[in-house]
Amino acid sequence: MARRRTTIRDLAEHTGLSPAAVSYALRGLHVSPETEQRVRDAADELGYEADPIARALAGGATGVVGLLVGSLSDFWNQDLVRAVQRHLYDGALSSLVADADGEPARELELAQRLVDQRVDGLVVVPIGPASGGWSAIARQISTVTIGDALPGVAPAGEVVFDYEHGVLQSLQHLSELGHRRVTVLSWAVETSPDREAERAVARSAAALGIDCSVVPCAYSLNASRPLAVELLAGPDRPGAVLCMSDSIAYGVYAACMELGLSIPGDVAVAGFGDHPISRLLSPPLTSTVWDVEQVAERATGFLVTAIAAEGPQATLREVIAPVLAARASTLA
Amino acid sequence: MARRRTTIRDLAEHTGLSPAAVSYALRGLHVSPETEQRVRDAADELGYEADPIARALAGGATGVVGLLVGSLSDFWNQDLVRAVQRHLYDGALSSLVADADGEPARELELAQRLVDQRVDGLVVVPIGPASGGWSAIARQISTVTIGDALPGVAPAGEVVFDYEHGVLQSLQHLSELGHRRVTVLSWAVETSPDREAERAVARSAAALGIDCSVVPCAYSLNASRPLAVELLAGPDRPGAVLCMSDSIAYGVYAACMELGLSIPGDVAVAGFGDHPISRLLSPPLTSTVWDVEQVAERATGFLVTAIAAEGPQATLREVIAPVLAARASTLA
DNA sequence: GGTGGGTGGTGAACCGGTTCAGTGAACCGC
DNA sequence: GCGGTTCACTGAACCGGTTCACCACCCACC
Repeated sequence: MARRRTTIRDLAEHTGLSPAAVSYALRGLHVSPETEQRVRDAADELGYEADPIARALAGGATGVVGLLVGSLSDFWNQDLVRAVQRHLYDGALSSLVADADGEPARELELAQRLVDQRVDGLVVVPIGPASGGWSAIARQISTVTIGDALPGVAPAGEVVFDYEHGVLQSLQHLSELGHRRVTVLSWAVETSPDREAERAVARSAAALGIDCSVVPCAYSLNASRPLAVELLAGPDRPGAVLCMSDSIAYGVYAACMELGLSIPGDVAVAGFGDHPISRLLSPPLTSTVWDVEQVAERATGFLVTAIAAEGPQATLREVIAPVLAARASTLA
Repeated sequence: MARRRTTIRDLAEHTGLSPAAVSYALRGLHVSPETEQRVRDAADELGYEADPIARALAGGATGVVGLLVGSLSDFWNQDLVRAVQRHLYDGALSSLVADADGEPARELELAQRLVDQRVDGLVVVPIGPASGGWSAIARQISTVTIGDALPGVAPAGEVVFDYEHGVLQSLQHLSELGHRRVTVLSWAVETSPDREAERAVARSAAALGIDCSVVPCAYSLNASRPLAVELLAGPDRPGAVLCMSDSIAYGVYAACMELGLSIPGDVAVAGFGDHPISRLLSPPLTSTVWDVEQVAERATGFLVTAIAAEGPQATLREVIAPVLAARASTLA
């Protein structure tokens, strides 16, 4: 089984150079072209592969970034993981994935654990700006947030969803269709009363003069389904449900199937994120497009430049504009 | 920014012990209870956290396992990643995720890269048994495969899908409904002619006396959709399409929407995996249940025991029995 | 012919843990 | 009172790289 790795000292012996020279040669530093070639040849011959662990211990960087997702049960997030993954691969980085599984408390714990594992950077898709610990994390390590901006934290980069306009657009759409009572399903509001999305809901509802109540819900089909059953089977069913993620909307679809309600006849449904599945449902789901590829590309771009930069820099920022895709789940 | 970590030598100085004693104490080895307590107190006081990098370099184990997925665009695989993730977390392991993105060549390259990164073990959801390099990998490191068994490879564990019965069941179901011409969408057959699933198709078709052709297709909605359009718009449309993954079936749904074909009226569709989305579509998709949680639990269980075991052991093996969930996408 | 400035390379320390051989003291039985 | 264990702990080497201080050498220049 796996005999001892060939080390840099083996190469040194083989080439008659010092370990230091070999180390430099392998990275093309400070050495003559002939020496470099000699070392490379020896490396091929002996099947040498640098040990990233040792390199990390000595040098500092691990080449690994942490990818922390608030809820990996959410389809949009799953897709994002795939996309970020691919971009990191192109940047020769690996990713340590962690799933907070909808629990804000676990989120910070996992972040700390990733930091302890010496990742070079962190991509966070937070549940919400609940906990204060983030600023400490962001100070220790290059961090890029996606979705919600974490107030009071100055991360290396943020890819922010423009909830202000996104929610307004959706509610306006529903309002124009005659809906006066809308229920919004969003993260557990009690843990993050300041969440941008929910403030946006309140403002938009006021502006449009509609009656909007926010019900907390985890971002997954399994979580939203029973909640939606309860909500829609109750005495005063809302005319429309706006879900802060498509995954939540899927649970609402399941609930409607179970209750025998028709969409949009009995209840109109809209989501956020526009997952590929959404246009496949019947009726196709009205949603707001947050393009996964674009988000992933920006986020990894920010992270890579932040890691390359020496000291702390100004926060790199991109606001993702909302584009409403109106489909039959709201249209009559 | 991040001042120097407190090291084991800081603790040694603080407690008046040797670094070695501190190292033992932190792991509860060879030391008196009082000493152990003294060290723990000092660790709390100074905020000591062991550096996993250094520990890995010296000791061997990294506490990280590689999770290599043939196609992270596949919904079932995405869900599996989430589930495996969670079980690994419970086992205090972290996971480095890698996505071969449907390319068999990349798969082995990524596996090797994970091995080079010194993961303690590997969970592989392979594209197919195409390449021969796997036995070398499995010899180097504890490996658990999911789905397809890799012929000629003796991994530490395998969680195998019983394609023989699964495919037979599905085809029998279609046959009983009167279908005589079935197209099967499966992995690129040319790269893996020996794949168990495809051999099963041939045998089952022969046994049932139906006409079955296998068309290669990557496991994703985006890949299957154009393929299905081509297939279904052609002159001799098959009466039924059996997809080796639900993701593929979703692409077929999209194609049917595009072409204005009705399911199952114009074409019957069945999938594999039974992703939660499948019962939400209309018509709900007939599929064969491979329970993600069960698979994840077994696979991680196998891996953990394999890592804990000293030498190579006999292959741990679990066969996942197929359960057909017949729904309206095939039923009239 | 001495001074000066690059090159190309070396030796040793270092990163932060683990581990192994060894040491001194306490304890045991006889 | 003495050989033999056991126990708690130490010192030093080690894992496999990187990096820093230093040196030898060659060439140029005045």
